[in-house]
Amino acid sequence: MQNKFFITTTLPYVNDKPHLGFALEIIQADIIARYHVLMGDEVVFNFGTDEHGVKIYRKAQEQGKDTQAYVDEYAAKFDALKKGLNLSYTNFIRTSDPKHKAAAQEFWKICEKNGDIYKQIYKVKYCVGCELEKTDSELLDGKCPIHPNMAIENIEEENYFFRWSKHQKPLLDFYTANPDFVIPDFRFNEIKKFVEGGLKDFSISRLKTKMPWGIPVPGDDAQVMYVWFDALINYVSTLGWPSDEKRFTEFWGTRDKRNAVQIAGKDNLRQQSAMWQGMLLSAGLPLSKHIIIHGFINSGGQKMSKSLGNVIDPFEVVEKFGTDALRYWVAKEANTFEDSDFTWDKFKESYNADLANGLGNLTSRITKMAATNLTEPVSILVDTIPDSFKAAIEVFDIKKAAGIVWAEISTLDLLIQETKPFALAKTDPAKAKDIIKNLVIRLYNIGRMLNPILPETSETIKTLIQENKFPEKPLFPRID
RNA sequence: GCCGGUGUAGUUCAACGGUCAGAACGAGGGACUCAUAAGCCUUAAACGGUGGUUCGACUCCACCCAUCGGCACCA
Repeated sequence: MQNKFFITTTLPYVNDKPHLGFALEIIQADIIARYHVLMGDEVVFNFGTDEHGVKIYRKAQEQGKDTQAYVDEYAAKFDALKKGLNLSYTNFIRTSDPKHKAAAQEFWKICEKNGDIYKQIYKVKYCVGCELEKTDSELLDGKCPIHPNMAIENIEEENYFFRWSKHQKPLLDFYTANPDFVIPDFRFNEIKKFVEGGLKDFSISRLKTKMPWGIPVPGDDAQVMYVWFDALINYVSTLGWPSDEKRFTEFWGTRDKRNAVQIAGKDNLRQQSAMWQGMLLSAGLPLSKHIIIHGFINSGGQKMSKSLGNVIDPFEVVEKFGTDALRYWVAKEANTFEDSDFTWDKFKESYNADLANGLGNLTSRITKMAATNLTEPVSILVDTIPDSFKAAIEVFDIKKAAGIVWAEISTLDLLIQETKPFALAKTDPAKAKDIIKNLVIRLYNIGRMLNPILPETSETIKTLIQENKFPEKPLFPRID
C-alpha cells in the first residue's frame, strides 16, 4: 500500500508580504515533501494563510479596506509563492474558509464537552496612549515605554479559557515516550523545561465588540475565538476533519501511528509543540509525529529590520539569480536548525563556487563530452540515490543531504581530472566512451538527488542526458 | 535576575581524553584544457582567558570574559 505523508508549514499571518524567513520554512517543507513524492509516497503538503485577529482588522481599517477584501489580497500574494519559489504544496488553506470555520467550531465544542473550556475574568493591561492592550513583557517598570507618563489601565473582561494546565502531565509523558518528537533536540529541551515549569490556562476568546474579525464562539454571540485557537486547527481542517474521517486518519494518523510532520520557526516552538498538542489531547485526536524547528535568518550579523535597511526580499533573489539559486541557498548554505546569515556578498560567493563552478560547470563538461563522443544517449537503467542522502532527509537534515550532493559533484570533477576521458578520446576512444558513460550515469543520479532541492535544474540535467545534448547557455552563469 | 547553549583558520562549520586539530569558501603559487578563465595540484592560515583533574585536554571540572536563546497569552 502506498505510504501517506503529511507535512505542513505554519500559516503566515497576513499583515506583511512574505519575507525571507518564511521562504526558508516553506522551501524546507517543499524539499521534504518532494523527496517523499520521489520515494513514491502519497503526499499532502499544507500551507495557507492565518487571516483572523485584531491586527489584521486594524490594518484593513487603516487602509480603508473591507477586511475580507484585504485578506483576499494578501492570500493571493502568499499563494504567488507557489510559482515564485516553485513549490509543490497540495493544500492552500485560509482560516477565513467556511470549512475551516466549521472545523474550528466543532473542535471548540469537543474541548468544551470534555471540560477544557471555561469562562473567566481576564485582566488586561491597556495603554490609553497606544490604544492597545499590553503584556507585562512589553511594559517597562509597569509603564508603556512609548507613553511613560500615562497610566496603564487595568481592564477586566470575561473570556473563555482553555484548560492547558490539565494536560501538563500527559504532555510530559508524551515527550518522554517520544524522544524525537521535537527536532532538533535543543529545542525539545527548551519546551520540556517550559512545560515542566507549569502550564497556565490561556485565554482563547475575545469580545466581539472589540474584535469583530474572528470565528464566532459556538453558543455565545458575544465572543469570537482568539486567533491562536482558531489558526492551529487548520492543520486538521485542511484534511477535511471532522467530516472526512478517512482522509484525516490516513494523513494525520492515529494514536498508534502518528503521521503529521509540522515545520515551524523557533518563535513558534511553544504554540506548535505544547499548546496545539494540548488542544489535540483535549479533543481526543492523535498528536503530531514531529515538530521541526528552524532558526531565523539574519543579515550581516543583525536581525533584518526596515530601519537598518538590511531586509532581504526573497523575490529579489529569485529575480536576479533564479528560483533554484534561492532554493540552493536554503538547502546548502542556510543552517537547517540554527540561525543563518544572509548577505549578498556571501550569497554570490557560494553561488559562484557551488552553482557556477560546481554543478553548472560539471554539467557542461560531462554533457559536452557525451555529445561529442557518444553517438546516442546513455540509457539509464537504475536510479540510485545513496542511502546516506535518504537517511539525512529522513531526519530532516536538509543541509547534510545537500552536502552529500555537492560532495559527489567534487568527486566527479576529480574523476574527470584523473581519468582524462577528453585526452583518451584521441588515443583510446573505446575506453573514453566507457568513462564518459559512467560519468553521465553519475551525473544523472546527481540530478535525481537534486529533484527535491532544485526541481527545475534537476529536470534540465535529466533532459540533457536523455537527449545527449549539452547546454546552449550556462546553467548558472558566474556572477561578477 | 534565573535557566540553557555557544566561543576552533579571514569566513562558515567538523572532530577527538593521546599519531602533524579536519573540510569548504576566500587568499598566494603551479601544471593542464573536456568545461562557465571553470576543474586539478599545491602553500599559508585556528583550539576566548585563567586555574584545576590527568602520565597527557581543544575535548572533563571551576571561575572569568564574550555572545546567543528561553523565562507565557507576542500570529
